Amino acid sequence: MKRTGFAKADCPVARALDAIGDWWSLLIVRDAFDGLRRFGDFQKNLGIAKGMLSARLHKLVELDVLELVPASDGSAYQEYALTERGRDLFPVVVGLRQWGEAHLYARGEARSDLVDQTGQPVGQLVLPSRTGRPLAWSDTKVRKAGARKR
Amino acid sequence: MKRTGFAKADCPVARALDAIGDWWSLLIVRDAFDGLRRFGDFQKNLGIAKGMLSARLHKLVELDVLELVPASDGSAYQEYALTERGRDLFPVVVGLRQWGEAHLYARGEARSDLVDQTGQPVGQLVLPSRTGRPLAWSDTKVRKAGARKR
DNA sequence: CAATATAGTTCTATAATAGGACCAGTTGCG
DNA sequence: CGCAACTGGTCCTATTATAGAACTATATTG
Repeated sequence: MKRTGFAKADCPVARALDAIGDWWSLLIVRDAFDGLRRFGDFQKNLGIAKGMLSARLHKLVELDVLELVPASDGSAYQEYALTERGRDLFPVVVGLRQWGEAHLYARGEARSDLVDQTGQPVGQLVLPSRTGRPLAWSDTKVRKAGARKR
Repeated sequence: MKRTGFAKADCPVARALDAIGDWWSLLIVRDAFDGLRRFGDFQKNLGIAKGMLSARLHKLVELDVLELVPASDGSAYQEYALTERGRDLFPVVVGLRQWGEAHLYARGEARSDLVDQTGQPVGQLVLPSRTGRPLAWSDTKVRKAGARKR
Protein backbone atom coordinates (compact mmCIF):
# COMPACT_ATOMS: atom_id res chain seq x y z
CA MET A 1 0.00 0.00 0.00
CA LYS A 2 2.85 2.28 -0.69
CA ARG A 3 1.89 5.48 -2.47
CA THR A 4 1.96 4.96 -6.21
CA GLY A 5 5.02 6.44 -7.91
CA PHE A 6 5.68 7.59 -11.47
CA ALA A 7 9.42 8.18 -11.43
CA LYS A 8 9.89 5.71 -14.29
CA ALA A 9 6.92 6.73 -16.40
CA ASP A 10 7.15 7.32 -20.14
CA CYS A 11 5.10 10.49 -19.69
CA PRO A 12 6.98 13.60 -18.61
CA VAL A 13 3.83 14.94 -16.94
CA ALA A 14 3.76 11.88 -14.67
CA ARG A 15 7.45 12.18 -13.82
CA ALA A 16 7.08 15.88 -13.07
CA LEU A 17 4.15 15.22 -10.76
CA ASP A 18 6.05 12.41 -9.10
CA ALA A 19 8.86 14.87 -8.32
CA ILE A 20 6.99 18.02 -7.33
CA GLY A 21 3.30 17.10 -7.46
CA ASP A 22 2.73 16.85 -3.71
CA TRP A 23 0.73 19.25 -1.57
CA TRP A 24 3.62 21.53 -0.63
CA SER A 25 6.49 21.55 -3.12
CA LEU A 26 5.04 23.97 -5.62
CA LEU A 27 3.94 26.35 -2.88
CA ILE A 28 7.50 26.37 -1.56
CA VAL A 29 8.76 27.06 -5.07
CA ARG A 30 6.19 29.84 -5.47
CA ASP A 31 7.46 31.41 -2.25
CA ALA A 32 10.99 31.10 -3.54
CA PHE A 33 9.92 32.98 -6.69
CA ASP A 34 8.54 35.64 -4.36
CA GLY A 35 11.98 36.01 -2.79
CA LEU A 36 11.72 33.82 0.32
CA ARG A 37 14.91 31.96 1.15
CA ARG A 38 14.99 31.10 4.85
CA PHE A 39 13.51 28.09 6.63
CA GLY A 40 11.63 30.28 9.08
CA ASP A 41 10.23 32.50 6.33
CA PHE A 42 8.76 29.53 4.47
CA GLN A 43 7.44 28.13 7.71
CA LYS A 44 5.72 31.33 8.75
CA ASN A 45 4.37 32.19 5.33
CA LEU A 46 2.95 28.73 4.58
CA GLY A 47 1.88 27.71 8.09
CA ILE A 48 3.40 24.30 7.32
CA ALA A 49 4.53 21.93 10.06
CA LYS A 50 8.28 22.16 10.54
CA GLY A 51 8.79 18.45 10.03
CA MET A 52 6.98 18.58 6.68
CA LEU A 53 8.90 21.65 5.59
CA SER A 54 12.18 20.05 6.52
CA ALA A 55 11.36 16.92 4.51
CA ARG A 56 10.17 18.91 1.49
CA LEU A 57 13.15 21.26 1.45
CA HIS A 58 15.54 18.32 1.64
CA LYS A 59 13.75 16.62 -1.23
CA LEU A 60 13.81 19.79 -3.32
CA VAL A 61 17.54 20.14 -2.66
CA GLU A 62 18.03 16.51 -3.63
CA LEU A 63 16.09 17.14 -6.83
CA ASP A 64 18.31 20.18 -7.51
CA VAL A 65 15.33 22.52 -7.54
CA LEU A 66 16.75 24.40 -4.54
CA GLU A 67 20.30 24.62 -3.23
CA LEU A 68 21.76 25.59 0.13
CA VAL A 69 23.84 28.76 0.01
CA PRO A 70 25.40 30.90 2.75
CA ALA A 71 22.98 33.46 4.15
CA SER A 72 23.04 36.72 2.25
CA ASP A 73 23.05 38.77 5.48
CA GLY A 74 26.48 37.51 6.51
CA SER A 75 25.19 35.38 9.42
CA ALA A 76 26.27 31.81 10.00
CA TYR A 77 22.91 30.46 8.77
CA GLN A 78 22.12 29.09 5.34
CA GLU A 79 19.46 29.91 2.78
CA TYR A 80 17.55 27.94 0.18
CA ALA A 81 18.02 29.42 -3.29
CA LEU A 82 16.36 28.46 -6.57
CA THR A 83 18.60 26.65 -9.02
CA GLU A 84 18.19 26.89 -12.77
CA ARG A 85 16.06 23.75 -12.61
CA GLY A 86 13.91 25.49 -10.02
CA ARG A 87 13.64 28.68 -12.06
CA ASP A 88 12.50 26.53 -14.98
CA LEU A 89 9.34 25.82 -12.99
CA PHE A 90 8.25 29.41 -13.57
CA PRO A 91 5.82 28.57 -16.41
CA VAL A 92 4.22 25.85 -14.28
CA VAL A 93 3.60 28.22 -11.40
CA VAL A 94 2.36 30.93 -13.77
CA GLY A 95 0.04 28.41 -15.43
CA LEU A 96 -1.49 27.48 -12.10
CA ARG A 97 -1.77 31.15 -11.19
CA GLN A 98 -3.57 32.07 -14.40
CA TRP A 99 -5.95 29.14 -14.12
CA GLY A 100 -6.70 30.05 -10.52
CA GLU A 101 -7.26 33.70 -11.44
CA ALA A 102 -9.63 32.78 -14.24
CA HIS A 103 -11.72 30.20 -12.43
CA LEU A 104 -11.41 30.29 -8.65
CA TYR A 105 -12.23 33.87 -7.69
CA ALA A 106 -15.57 35.57 -7.37
CA ARG A 107 -15.86 38.96 -9.04
CA GLY A 108 -14.17 41.64 -6.96
CA GLU A 109 -12.51 39.19 -4.58
CA ALA A 110 -9.04 40.23 -3.43
CA ARG A 111 -6.07 38.42 -4.94
CA SER A 112 -2.42 38.95 -5.70
CA ASP A 113 -1.34 39.80 -9.26
CA LEU A 114 1.66 39.02 -11.43
CA VAL A 115 3.00 42.18 -13.08
CA ASP A 116 6.08 43.19 -15.06
CA GLN A 117 8.67 45.72 -13.89
CA THR A 118 6.50 48.61 -15.02
CA GLY A 119 3.54 47.31 -13.02
CA GLN A 120 1.61 46.12 -16.09
CA PRO A 121 -0.22 42.79 -15.67
CA VAL A 122 1.43 40.05 -17.72
CA GLY A 123 -0.27 38.33 -20.68
CA GLN A 124 -1.51 34.76 -20.92
CA LEU A 125 0.91 31.88 -21.41
CA VAL A 126 1.23 30.93 -25.08
CA LEU A 127 2.29 27.61 -26.59
CA PRO A 128 3.88 28.35 -29.96
CA SER A 129 4.38 25.89 -32.78
CA ARG A 130 7.86 25.59 -34.27
CA THR A 131 6.83 28.27 -36.71
CA GLY A 132 5.58 30.59 -33.98
CA ARG A 133 1.84 30.11 -34.46
CA PRO A 134 -0.01 29.85 -31.10
CA LEU A 135 -1.33 26.34 -30.46
CA ALA A 136 -4.46 25.30 -28.58
CA TRP A 137 -5.06 21.86 -27.09
CA SER A 138 -6.98 20.73 -30.14
CA ASP A 139 -4.00 21.57 -32.38
CA THR A 140 -1.80 19.07 -30.61
CA LYS A 141 -1.48 15.39 -29.89
CA VAL A 142 0.78 13.17 -27.83
CA ARG A 143 3.08 10.84 -29.71
CA LYS A 144 3.63 7.76 -27.58
CA ALA A 145 7.07 6.76 -26.41
CA GLY A 146 8.99 4.87 -29.06
CA ALA A 147 6.49 5.67 -31.84
CA ARG A 148 8.24 6.11 -35.16
CA LYS A 149 8.14 9.43 -36.92
CA ARG A 150 6.13 9.46 -40.11
CA MET B 1 -4.83 17.82 12.20
CA LYS B 2 -7.00 18.18 9.17
CA ARG B 3 -5.08 18.60 5.96
CA THR B 4 -4.26 22.23 5.40
CA GLY B 5 -6.45 23.92 2.79
CA PHE B 6 -5.98 27.00 0.64
CA ALA B 7 -9.42 27.49 -0.85
CA LYS B 8 -9.62 31.00 0.61
CA ALA B 9 -6.07 32.10 -0.13
CA ASP B 10 -5.24 35.46 -1.70
CA CYS B 11 -2.81 33.70 -4.00
CA PRO B 12 -4.27 32.08 -7.12
CA VAL B 13 -1.46 29.51 -7.14
CA ALA B 14 -2.52 28.33 -3.69
CA ARG B 15 -6.18 28.13 -4.71
CA ALA B 16 -5.33 26.24 -7.86
CA LEU B 17 -3.25 23.72 -5.92
CA ASP B 18 -6.01 23.40 -3.36
CA ALA B 19 -8.40 22.46 -6.15
CA ILE B 20 -6.29 20.21 -8.37
CA GLY B 21 -2.91 19.89 -6.63
CA ASP B 22 -3.36 16.38 -5.31
CA TRP B 23 -1.57 13.25 -6.51
CA TRP B 24 -4.14 12.25 -9.10
CA SER B 25 -6.23 15.10 -10.46
CA LEU B 26 -3.76 16.44 -13.01
CA LEU B 27 -2.98 12.94 -14.23
CA ILE B 28 -6.68 12.37 -14.82
CA VAL B 29 -6.86 15.68 -16.67
CA ARG B 30 -3.79 14.72 -18.71
CA ASP B 31 -5.52 11.47 -19.68
CA ALA B 32 -8.60 13.46 -20.60
CA PHE B 33 -6.45 15.61 -22.90
CA ASP B 34 -5.23 12.36 -24.44
CA GLY B 35 -8.83 11.46 -25.24
CA LEU B 36 -9.79 9.16 -22.35
CA ARG B 37 -13.35 9.57 -21.19
CA ARG B 38 -14.56 6.39 -19.48
CA PHE B 39 -14.16 5.35 -15.85
CA GLY B 40 -12.61 2.05 -16.81
CA ASP B 41 -10.16 3.66 -19.23
CA PHE B 42 -8.83 6.02 -16.57
CA GLN B 43 -8.66 3.18 -14.11
CA LYS B 44 -6.72 0.90 -16.42
CA ASN B 45 -4.39 3.57 -17.73
CA LEU B 46 -3.49 5.04 -14.34
CA GLY B 47 -3.57 1.88 -12.23
CA ILE B 48 -5.44 3.92 -9.63
CA ALA B 49 -7.64 2.31 -7.00
CA LYS B 50 -11.28 2.51 -8.02
CA GLY B 51 -12.30 4.23 -4.81
CA MET B 52 -9.71 6.98 -5.34
CA LEU B 53 -10.71 7.39 -8.96
CA SER B 54 -14.36 7.64 -8.05
CA ALA B 55 -13.64 10.31 -5.43
CA ARG B 56 -11.38 12.29 -7.75
CA LEU B 57 -13.77 12.19 -10.69
CA HIS B 58 -16.62 13.37 -8.50
CA LYS B 59 -14.50 16.22 -7.18
CA LEU B 60 -13.44 17.22 -10.69
CA VAL B 61 -17.07 17.21 -11.78
CA GLU B 62 -17.98 19.32 -8.77
CA LEU B 63 -15.20 21.76 -9.70
CA ASP B 64 -16.57 21.88 -13.25
CA VAL B 65 -13.30 20.61 -14.71
CA LEU B 66 -15.06 17.52 -16.04
CA GLU B 67 -18.71 16.92 -16.81
CA LEU B 68 -20.78 13.78 -17.20
CA VAL B 69 -22.14 13.33 -20.69
CA PRO B 70 -23.94 10.44 -22.41
CA ALA B 71 -21.53 7.88 -23.82
CA SER B 72 -20.50 8.66 -27.39
CA ASP B 73 -21.00 5.03 -28.47
CA GLY B 74 -24.75 5.15 -27.86
CA SER B 75 -24.69 2.84 -24.83
CA ALA B 76 -26.49 3.64 -21.60
CA TYR B 77 -23.21 4.50 -19.84
CA GLN B 78 -21.81 7.94 -19.24
CA GLU B 79 -18.48 9.54 -20.00
CA TYR B 80 -16.37 12.21 -18.34
CA ALA B 81 -15.66 15.07 -20.74
CA LEU B 82 -13.43 18.10 -20.26
CA THR B 83 -15.27 21.36 -19.76
CA GLU B 84 -13.88 24.71 -20.84
CA ARG B 85 -12.49 25.11 -17.35
CA GLY B 86 -10.79 21.77 -17.75
CA ARG B 87 -9.40 22.62 -21.18
CA ASP B 88 -7.98 25.80 -19.65
CA LEU B 89 -5.63 23.56 -17.68
CA PHE B 90 -3.78 22.80 -20.92
CA PRO B 91 -0.91 25.25 -20.24
CA VAL B 92 -0.44 23.78 -16.75
CA VAL B 93 -0.14 20.25 -18.08
CA VAL B 94 2.15 21.41 -20.89
CA GLY B 95 4.30 23.30 -18.39
CA LEU B 96 4.73 20.19 -16.28
CA ARG B 97 5.48 18.17 -19.40
CA GLN B 98 8.16 20.53 -20.62
CA TRP B 99 9.80 20.73 -17.21
CA GLY B 100 9.78 16.95 -16.93
CA GLU B 101 11.22 16.59 -20.44
CA ALA B 102 14.01 19.03 -19.69
CA HIS B 103 15.04 17.74 -16.30
CA LEU B 104 13.81 14.24 -15.50
CA TYR B 105 15.02 12.09 -18.40
CA ALA B 106 18.42 10.64 -19.06
CA ARG B 107 19.74 11.12 -22.59
CA GLY B 108 18.10 8.70 -24.98
CA GLU B 109 15.47 7.53 -22.50
CA ALA B 110 12.09 6.79 -24.07
CA ARG B 111 9.32 9.29 -23.51
CA SER B 112 6.14 10.54 -25.11
CA ASP B 113 6.19 13.80 -27.09
CA LEU B 114 3.73 16.62 -27.68
CA VAL B 115 3.47 17.45 -31.37
CA ASP B 116 1.26 19.57 -33.59
CA GLN B 117 -1.03 18.20 -36.31
CA THR B 118 1.85 17.94 -38.76
CA GLY B 119 3.92 15.91 -36.29
CA GLN B 120 6.30 18.77 -35.46
CA PRO B 121 7.30 19.07 -31.78
CA VAL B 122 5.76 22.13 -30.17
CA GLY B 123 7.80 25.08 -28.89
CA GLN B 124 8.36 26.17 -25.31
CA LEU B 125 5.66 27.97 -23.37
CA VAL B 126 6.08 31.75 -23.49
CA LEU B 127 4.85 34.37 -21.04
CA PRO B 128 4.34 37.59 -23.01
CA SER B 129 4.12 41.08 -21.56
CA ARG B 130 1.14 43.20 -22.56
CA THR B 131 3.26 44.48 -25.41
CA GLY B 132 4.20 40.99 -26.56
CA ARG B 133 7.77 40.88 -25.28
CA PRO B 134 8.61 37.46 -23.68
CA LEU B 135 9.02 37.70 -19.91
CA ALA B 136 11.33 35.68 -17.67
CA TRP B 137 10.86 35.22 -13.94
CA SER B 138 13.23 38.07 -13.17
CA ASP B 139 11.15 40.45 -15.30
CA THR B 140 8.11 39.98 -13.06
CA LYS B 141 6.95 40.50 -9.52
CA VAL B 142 3.85 39.68 -7.50
CA ARG B 143 1.71 42.58 -6.39
CA LYS B 144 0.07 41.63 -3.11
CA ALA B 145 -3.69 41.49 -2.74
CA GLY B 146 -5.21 44.90 -2.17
CA ALA B 147 -2.02 46.80 -3.00
CA ARG B 148 -2.81 50.07 -4.76
CA LYS B 149 -1.68 50.64 -8.31
CA ARG B 150 1.05 53.23 -8.64
C1' DC C 1 -31.48 -15.76 -19.96
C1' DA C 2 -26.87 -16.73 -18.37
C1' DA C 3 -22.21 -14.86 -18.49
C1' DT C 4 -19.49 -11.06 -18.58
C1' DA C 5 -18.38 -6.07 -18.61
C1' DT C 6 -19.01 -1.50 -16.51
C1' DA C 7 -19.10 1.53 -12.91
C1' DG C 8 -19.08 1.99 -9.00
C1' DT C 9 -19.26 1.37 -3.05
C1' DT C 10 -17.42 -0.34 1.16
C1' DC C 11 -13.94 -2.17 4.15
C1' DT C 12 -9.29 -2.54 6.19
C1' DA C 13 -4.18 -2.04 6.46
C1' DT C 14 -0.62 1.07 5.63
C1' DA C 15 1.45 5.58 4.62
C1' DA C 16 1.44 10.63 4.89
C1' DT C 17 0.38 14.85 7.30
C1' DA C 18 -0.45 18.20 11.32
C1' DG C 19 0.76 19.75 15.47
C1' DG C 20 3.39 19.95 19.40
C1' DA C 21 7.39 18.85 22.47
C1' DC C 22 12.06 19.03 22.49
C1' DC C 23 16.98 20.41 21.39
C1' DA C 24 21.58 22.35 19.70
C1' DG C 25 23.89 26.17 17.76
C1' DT C 26 23.62 31.43 16.83
C1' DT C 27 22.65 36.00 17.77
C1' DG C 28 21.31 40.13 20.33
C1' DC C 29 21.55 42.72 24.46
C1' DG C 30 22.83 44.51 29.08
C1' DC D 1 30.94 37.99 29.14
C1' DG D 2 26.47 35.85 30.25
C1' DC D 3 21.84 34.89 29.42
C1' DA D 4 17.54 35.20 26.81
C1' DA D 5 15.61 34.76 22.56
C1' DC D 6 15.90 33.28 17.74
C1' DT D 7 16.90 29.87 14.07
C1' DG D 8 16.62 25.63 12.21
C1' DG D 9 15.82 21.76 12.85
C1' DT D 10 14.41 16.33 14.97
C1' DC D 11 11.18 13.20 17.05
C1' DC D 12 6.73 11.55 18.64
C1' DT D 13 1.71 10.86 18.41
C1' DA D 14 -3.09 11.52 16.68
C1' DT D 15 -5.57 11.95 12.58
C1' DT D 16 -6.37 11.79 7.62
C1' DA D 17 -5.57 9.92 3.04
C1' DT D 18 -4.39 6.22 -0.05
C1' DA D 19 -3.99 1.32 -1.86
C1' DG D 20 -5.89 -2.83 -2.57
C1' DA D 21 -9.25 -6.13 -2.34
C1' DA D 22 -13.98 -7.75 -1.86
C1' DC D 23 -18.56 -6.89 -2.95
C1' DT D 24 -22.78 -4.94 -5.59
C1' DA D 25 -26.05 -3.20 -9.07
C1' DT D 26 -26.96 -2.30 -13.69
C1' DA D 27 -25.90 -2.94 -18.76
C1' DT D 28 -24.45 -5.55 -22.51
C1' DT D 29 -23.20 -9.72 -25.09
C1' DG D 30 -23.79 -14.28 -26.74
